[in-house]
Amino acid sequence: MSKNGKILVAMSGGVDSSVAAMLLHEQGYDVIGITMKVWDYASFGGTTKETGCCSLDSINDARYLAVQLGFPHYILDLREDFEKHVISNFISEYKNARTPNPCVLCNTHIKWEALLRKADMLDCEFIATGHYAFINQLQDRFYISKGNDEIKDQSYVLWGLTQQSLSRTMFPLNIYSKTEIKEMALNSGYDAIAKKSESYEICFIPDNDYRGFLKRRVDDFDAQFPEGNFVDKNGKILGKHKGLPFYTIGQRKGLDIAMGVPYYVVDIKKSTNEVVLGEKEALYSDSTELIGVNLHKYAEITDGMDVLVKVRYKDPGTAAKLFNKNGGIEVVFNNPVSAITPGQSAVFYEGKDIIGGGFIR
RNA sequence: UGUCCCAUGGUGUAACGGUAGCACACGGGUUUUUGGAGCCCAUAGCCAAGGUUCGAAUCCUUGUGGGACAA
Repeated sequence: MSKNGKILVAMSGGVDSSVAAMLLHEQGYDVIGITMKVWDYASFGGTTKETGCCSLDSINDARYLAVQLGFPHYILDLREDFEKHVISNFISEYKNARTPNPCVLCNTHIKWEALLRKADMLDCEFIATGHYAFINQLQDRFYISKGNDEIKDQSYVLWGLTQQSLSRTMFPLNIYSKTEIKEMALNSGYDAIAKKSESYEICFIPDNDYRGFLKRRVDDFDAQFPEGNFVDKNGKILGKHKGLPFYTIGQRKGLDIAMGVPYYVVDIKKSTNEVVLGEKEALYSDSTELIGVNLHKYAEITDGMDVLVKVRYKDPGTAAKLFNKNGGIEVVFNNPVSAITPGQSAVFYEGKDIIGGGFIR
């Protein structure tokens, strides 16, 4: 493919992806804008407020930019894929008393795999997104590195991308900071887009009430997730909980239990329908196991490898060693880490480079 | 039934007779491409009725509600 070939740009309607498309267009690429429709708010009347990436407003904003700059824009209906890969996992994880990490799956399967299928159809070799990160290549391996804007680093949610996906990806915002991108949007006259607030909450649950969402999606919710006991580590009953999906490891708020010192969710026991509570100290552990591992920079992990591991999105990371174990990876931290949560992702780095990641067992 | 002890926000507790404070919980905000954490702010109380005193959560009396001894 020539340098200035066709490229598919995923446009959410937000500043980041808008400027990404703009930059590529300026650089002479043959840009095709795509806005993915992964969810239908109207069919799940939790709220009329549409704040997520699939709202009409967002689609319109993306289209407006495409029209202004003069490149084609399509809407891609990925609701089925989204249901299959993201929603179903979201529900089953809660059923298993785990805490799902939908953004990671959405990136891997929707924003990349499904989008690349569309790219094939449109004869595009590359796709681009508005992430603040670098794609690098080391011999035959492709890997993501953190962007220059560390506070805006999104690499944590990108660990699941396959080599195939990575080899066809471009991140036009890699060298920029969020502030610079906003300025570019303003300077180009896209004030409305530049001033949009950051997205937050789970995109398919705009009212942020994910228990309400589960209630609507799970048959006989009350029977599946009955009330039960809060207990301490010795099994002493401390109070009543409202059903396992209301809790996640490390949670403090909403326990409605006054112990004189802060109490946190330390464990969630599906077998006995108990939520174990304890003090902050009880949250620390010094190792964890990962499943569904995907590797970026190296084709395999050598036992004892030194890395930095992030265990949640906003986590500065903890030095650790990796070991192959039972087809997954065991992470042994140099210092204890708080609230390691089953279902969340652990991503390991070497400097700014992603070595790989996996789901916490 | 006799003696003794206790009673303070939603919970657990402080306050020589001199402005009722703390922790936790709850609520709000901040933050964030997930959940959670963190940080900031706020609401809220002297069991009841009398009395002593310039002044009572504090001392006295009675009542009410708990608890411990006592047969």
